[in-house]
Amino acid sequence: MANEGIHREWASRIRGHEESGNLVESVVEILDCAALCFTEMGFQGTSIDDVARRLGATKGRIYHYFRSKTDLFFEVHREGMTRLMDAVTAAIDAGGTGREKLQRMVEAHALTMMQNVAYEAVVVQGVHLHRLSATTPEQRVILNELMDVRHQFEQLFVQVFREGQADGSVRETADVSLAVKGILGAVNWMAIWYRPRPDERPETQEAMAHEVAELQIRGVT
Amino acid sequence: MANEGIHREWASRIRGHEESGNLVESVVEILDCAALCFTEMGFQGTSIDDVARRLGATKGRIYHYFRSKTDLFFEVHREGMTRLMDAVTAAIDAGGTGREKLQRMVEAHALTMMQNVAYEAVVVQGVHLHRLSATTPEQRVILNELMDVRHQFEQLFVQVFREGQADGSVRETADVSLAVKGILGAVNWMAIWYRPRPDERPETQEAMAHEVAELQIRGVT
DNA sequence: CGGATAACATACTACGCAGTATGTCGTAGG
DNA sequence: CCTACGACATACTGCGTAGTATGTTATCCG
Repeated sequence: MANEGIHREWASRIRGHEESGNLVESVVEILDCAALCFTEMGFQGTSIDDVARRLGATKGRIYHYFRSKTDLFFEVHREGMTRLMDAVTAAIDAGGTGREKLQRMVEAHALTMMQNVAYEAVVVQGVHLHRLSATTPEQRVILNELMDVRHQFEQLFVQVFREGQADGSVRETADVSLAVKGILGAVNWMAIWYRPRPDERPETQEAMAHEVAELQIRGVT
Repeated sequence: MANEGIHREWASRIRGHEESGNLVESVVEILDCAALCFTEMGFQGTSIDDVARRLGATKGRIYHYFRSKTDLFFEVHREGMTRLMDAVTAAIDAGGTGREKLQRMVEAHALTMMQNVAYEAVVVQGVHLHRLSATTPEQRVILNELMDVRHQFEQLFVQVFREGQADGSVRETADVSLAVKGILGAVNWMAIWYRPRPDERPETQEAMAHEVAELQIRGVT
């Protein structure tokens, strides 16, 4: 179960619940609803009561597990970022030329975006994390951690891009960072316009991810 | 002066001021500050007092010209959209093959984004306009109008894209709409990461815009 | 079988902020 | 010269909402 790893991660961070139980289900439910609310109405536009209402519960349940609205947002963001990271690193580990790896990375990125629109839309919002003015010193640590992961994520693409240039599979370009930002922009933008059709087939998503990746990669080869 | 046209536009919409004066300067100042605030802290994160403080004024001045915070946001959004539209349509009018036009459009789009980061960042935020729950019937009319312009903007790219496919200058692709969304995503994303260096030369911006456009166009040819 | 604790719900508070109502000052027009 | 109005500033209100404090119930452990 994918939840196992996630759970271990959480247990240490949430209200001092060090050991596991089936509290995980409850927390996951909260995170799912929060992700949906944040995606639909934005961070500031979402009230804790909104999330609670969607859960069919009250604030009490949420504040039982999360110190603040900001912490809740952080956790959703972290989860979304983790899923992205896992998908992309897996794509790297599959090996091949720089170009091949890069294309698989972009495709994995795109597919993950589509399969987790709610969480990833929150991640995209999170680019503006620094906007959060009401941050305790404690939160600021987490914030820096999150922004660091963001940066690492982008650097993964930069590294493989350079790798591809070194082995000749990727074209030389004026500014690698700019090229990568273009590619990531095209994919990240999906979180904004893409919403799954009620009856959407997995193959459709895969086809779209493949198409997006191919177009972007073609631009740099 | 570019302000002339803008002004005529406004006069009819703002607090019934039908005729001009130097009220325009004051309104432009407000819009500029509002754009900055919205860009930095988001719509919901920005208070009218924030904008006023940045102006070195008070709420009174803002509410003298704008009915509500939402209307203020709308006006900034409209201005940003207008600038984009103007730049892109000009690129179309320059003629050439579909591919040539498309590349100029993307380049113009990118350059406009960089030259008007504040306004365009608001436009990008505006993708989520539907989030605004507190909308009067009056505002909903404007909102539909804005979203309509958005759609038209995207359709411009789709049309020229097809034009390029017809004349053979653009490659056949599975889904034109998807391809366009990719390109627009790469450019729109600039509003999120790009911030002008204090001493940034215009040529630097032009070079970046050119680079981004070339990479994206190369993907579809 | 009692009491401790987890997992919530209910009730309440404090404050930020959008919007309004009213005041003030300068100026253009009669 | 006065008065009407535009261009703001000041002062105030009401509501939404984050966060807290305090129940309530079930369950597990000794």
